[in-house]
Amino acid sequence: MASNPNILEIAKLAGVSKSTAARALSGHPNVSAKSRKLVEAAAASAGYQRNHVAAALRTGRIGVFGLVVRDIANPFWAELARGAQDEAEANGRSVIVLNSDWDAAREERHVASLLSTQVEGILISPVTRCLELVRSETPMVALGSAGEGSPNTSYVRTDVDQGVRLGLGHLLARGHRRIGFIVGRSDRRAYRHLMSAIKATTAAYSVDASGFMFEEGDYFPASGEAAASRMLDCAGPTITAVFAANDLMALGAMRAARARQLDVPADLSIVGMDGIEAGTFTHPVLTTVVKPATAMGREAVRALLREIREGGARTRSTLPCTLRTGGTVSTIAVRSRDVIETVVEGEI
Amino acid sequence: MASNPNILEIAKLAGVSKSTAARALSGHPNVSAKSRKLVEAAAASAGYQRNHVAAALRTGRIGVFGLVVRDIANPFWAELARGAQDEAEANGRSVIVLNSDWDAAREERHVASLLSTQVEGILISPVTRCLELVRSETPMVALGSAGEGSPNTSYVRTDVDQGVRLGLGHLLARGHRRIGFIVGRSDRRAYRHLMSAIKATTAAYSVDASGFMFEEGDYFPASGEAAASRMLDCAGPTITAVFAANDLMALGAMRAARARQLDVPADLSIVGMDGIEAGTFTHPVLTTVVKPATAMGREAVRALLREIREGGARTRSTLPCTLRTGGTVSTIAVRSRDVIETVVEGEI
DNA sequence: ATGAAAGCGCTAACAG
DNA sequence: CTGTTAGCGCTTTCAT
Repeated sequence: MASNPNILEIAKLAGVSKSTAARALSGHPNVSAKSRKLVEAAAASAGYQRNHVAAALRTGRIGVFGLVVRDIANPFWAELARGAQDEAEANGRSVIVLNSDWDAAREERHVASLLSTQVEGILISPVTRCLELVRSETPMVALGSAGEGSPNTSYVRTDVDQGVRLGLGHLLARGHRRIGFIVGRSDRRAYRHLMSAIKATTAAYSVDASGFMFEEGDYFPASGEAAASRMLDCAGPTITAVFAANDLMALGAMRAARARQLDVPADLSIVGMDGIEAGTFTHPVLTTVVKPATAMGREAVRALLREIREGGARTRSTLPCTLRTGGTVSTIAVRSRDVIETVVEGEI
Repeated sequence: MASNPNILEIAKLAGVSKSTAARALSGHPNVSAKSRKLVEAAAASAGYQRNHVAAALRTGRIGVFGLVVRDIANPFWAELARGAQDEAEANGRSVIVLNSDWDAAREERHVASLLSTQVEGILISPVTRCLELVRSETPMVALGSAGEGSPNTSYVRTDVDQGVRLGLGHLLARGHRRIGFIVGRSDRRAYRHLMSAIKATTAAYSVDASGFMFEEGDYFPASGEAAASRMLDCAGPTITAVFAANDLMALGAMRAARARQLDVPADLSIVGMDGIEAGTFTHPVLTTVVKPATAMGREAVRALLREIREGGARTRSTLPCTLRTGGTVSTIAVRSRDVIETVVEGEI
């Protein structure tokens, strides 16, 4: 077998012109059944493979999306990437994944590189407000709350308010009042979202927030362990529960508890967010607010396709979370009458 | 800002010819300092972005590798992908990840699609012996033992013999003789490798293998749980330890033990393989044979680059495993004198 | 329905 | 060191 035959050779083999061959191969209607048969046979026998690069140069459509995430090794993002890839594949596209590692410069380089690779669209979970940077015509969908700033950007995010209502509500309904929150870096939009959601849920439960503690983490397990340790070791009445902004930090917090011989959930309750599989292997299983990672990835690609198809149509989806009830939350004795027992858990 | 300017416009803007502009932009030596300045200024002011697709069509080098794995959501492969991406990025390449989901047809489609996308090289953890399929000139590196069949294929694998010596040796050295093995599907090469490694270690320890049980799994947690359940529930003297071919199945086995109120490790010891992070969140921490996932990804990309650079140089690397000692293995009473205590654990 | 011909934007000979 | 020129393989008018 010779090196890759091109469309001209196929055309010759089939005894038609290059254009007819091209039309036949790309399923164009204006081709006689006979020519089509001929071309298909020739292509098959010669092992023809269309050169997508050449086609892309001509059409400007390369069939590749770029996905820029903080870290593909984080199971949540791996899962999301999975969803994006599946949806892309179903639409004849593929996905290039790039890690920014929380580094704004790296992220910018990635975006630039994707743009010059002529990707058809970009999915990005931005570290910075680099969204302005992407004022090229390339369609873009932000993952998470970062897209909200620029009014002209599509995004797919989860409903943080609703998620916190599920997770924090679960704790409040079980009588927890001294709660340690492990949140993200305070300079990020996600942080503000979380804080306002916490405030909202607290208000909905008419609960006094004076027993709340807050610690920052970086979404990695070690930071969750450190944050939980700081709260458990500090003077004064200790916390009865931890609510972490993601599962990896929640799992870190479980480690901190164990290191102090604290029983989970008897001595310390823990609730995470994300719903990664790792949380199902612990004992007890981590109670967590599950974000629909796969669906987010799929939906983001769909938004991209829509934007490509309909020339600039913006999509803004907010997906609901669910609560996975594991065994890391205990009900503690109700000490005062201000606990509202009527607030239903598991609400949407 | 107008739509993407091309190199000709930059050349005009800089007052030089297209080729001089191209040379300046690609860092070619034969350009006067003055022209280079001019071109760079023009490019910057016009916001020029090189069209990689056009360049790729001309040079045949697209700067993209394809990585075909079973499931990117499996932490081991996500980690490996991470390593591959990092190394690719360091060499000005990016990588497209495709999931085969253990489906040979899907895998073949992916490979075909990658080839027609003109990727520079393919990393693949093959489901089938589809390696023959890739008899194109496209450089290819197999991940794992699958590459061994075709003598003309590069591969990067872990040293299974050494890994099993570490993991199984750890159990044998602690007196375990009734061991349940959870292995992969028996029609795959990895299975045969594992079995022969088990035989070798057993021989090295001069141990009687009559207490061994074998169950097949599919590398997902549920199958590990099911396999362990079958072994724990079967009549006769029960197993004291489980050795699983990957961590996800080992974690499934931990669940099976817990469901039966068995204490790990007092009632059942467990050893896994892979070294995924999820195993560090359990209590006790999973003892496991750590495969160097990130290094494998990096090394695979390096092999690809070498093959590209040196035109067909084949690379065959075998990377060593290490043992992560968690708390899932107990020492059981030595019942006979045939336990060789002198075999050192943690050997390389 | 088909063929001829014109590029997509870039690189790489080849001359100067 | 610089400019001219010829394509890479494909899609897509525009005639026929």
